[in-house]
Amino acid sequence: MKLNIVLADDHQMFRHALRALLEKEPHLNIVAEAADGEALLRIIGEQAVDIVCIDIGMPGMNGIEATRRLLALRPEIRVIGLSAYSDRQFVIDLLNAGALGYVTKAEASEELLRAIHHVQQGRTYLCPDVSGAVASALRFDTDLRASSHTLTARERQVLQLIAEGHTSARIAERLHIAASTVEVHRRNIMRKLGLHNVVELTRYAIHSGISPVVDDGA
Amino acid sequence: MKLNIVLADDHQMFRHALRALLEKEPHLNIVAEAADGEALLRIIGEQAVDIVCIDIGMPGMNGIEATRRLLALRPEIRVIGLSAYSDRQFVIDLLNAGALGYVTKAEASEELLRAIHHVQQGRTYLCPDVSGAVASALRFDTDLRASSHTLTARERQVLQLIAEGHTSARIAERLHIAASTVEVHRRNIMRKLGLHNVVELTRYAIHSGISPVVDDGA
DNA sequence: TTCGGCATACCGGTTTACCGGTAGTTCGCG
DNA sequence: CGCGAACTACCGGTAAACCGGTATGCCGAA
Repeated sequence: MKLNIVLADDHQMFRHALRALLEKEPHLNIVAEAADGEALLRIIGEQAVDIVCIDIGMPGMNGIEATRRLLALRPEIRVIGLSAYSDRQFVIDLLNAGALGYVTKAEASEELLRAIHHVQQGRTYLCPDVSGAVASALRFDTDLRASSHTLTARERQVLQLIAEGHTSARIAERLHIAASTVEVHRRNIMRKLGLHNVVELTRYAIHSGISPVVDDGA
Repeated sequence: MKLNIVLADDHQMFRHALRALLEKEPHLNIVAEAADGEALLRIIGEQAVDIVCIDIGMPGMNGIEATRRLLALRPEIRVIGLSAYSDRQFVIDLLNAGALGYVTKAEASEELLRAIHHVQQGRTYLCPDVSGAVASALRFDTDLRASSHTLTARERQVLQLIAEGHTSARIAERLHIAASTVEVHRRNIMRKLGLHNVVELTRYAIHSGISPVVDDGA
């Protein structure tokens, strides 16, 4: 029986290339690709999916948020996070969202195949450099889950859009809420994190992995 | 006769995937991969290479600098820039460095094949979204080749302070100049780079290395 | 020497961010 | 049930950013 896999990444070229690579494995079946979180949620609502490989650094709904919503709809799906970065907080957040695997793009593609093999059996898999980072962090912080910020899902969503350079008005349109509400969210975020302007919010979002370092378009 | 191609990207997974994809083309021969500029220069000194696909956003020696040095050693090699973003300045700089092609990762992989086909014949190829960005820039700036988008030393200094979260007033104090002058600098920076708010300035400063993202030991 | 680039500085105006409140709804939990 | 958390929404006000323009002195290149 073949494994049905969905690839989610904002770079079409990376998706195509990864598809070409995974299709060399006879037991894998790439059933769909998604360029963003919204497309991904549509896809998993339409067809049978076993494993989702999802990029963390996607514009709009990011990979962590998408994972959260995806698993709320289909808890049986195994999620593997793909990322360019190995930030500690980043990994923790994704695992808390319910993902089973985490592999950085700097690793060899064999690591992804290994992750697929592990999560298929319900086991967790972290690629070497990530598991090392998490392990070293555990030595200093006994309870990573409860520590750090505690932004709500909505707040993370707003923060990401702020860090992408959108004004409150545009964010409000995007989320179908009032601009005043967006400003309340921003103020709550700033209060929780002890930050005082959008530059600091942007830096926090980038460093924490909520927003990728670079985004496309001009 | 097969085309000898080298792939340069800091993400091993992307290189492997791209190799799998390009190897489906019978006339292409992937002879080597490089994770950074130094490795790339070593490779082209050791074997026959026709085309190099190089990522712009590599740590250490970036793609533009690597292209410059590569073509100084082997001017006959055709270089195609691969990038996650379509920033105008990067396109201009890369073309000035001597590259013939520029394709963003957000584009389909067919765009890369098209670029390979074009540069093989010595022709320039820019993928649609990039050529659009360059064309729109041409309307406002008659001479892009002269790299008029280069920031002055003072502008870089101001940009760094902006990206650290300081207001114009504070920056003015720090530099012992008037706040109005700081604002002129900021506007000139934004005009040169095609950016429109401090969030975009912050992101630019971070990914261009003007302002570092402090990594807490990960 | 004329020209352009750079840094300096100010004017006026619009938009957005930032800060302080208040307050309604929903939803889950003890 | 009552309570708190989260999300929603508005009010008023100040500060800062953003967008035009104009202008001066300096310096190096054509």
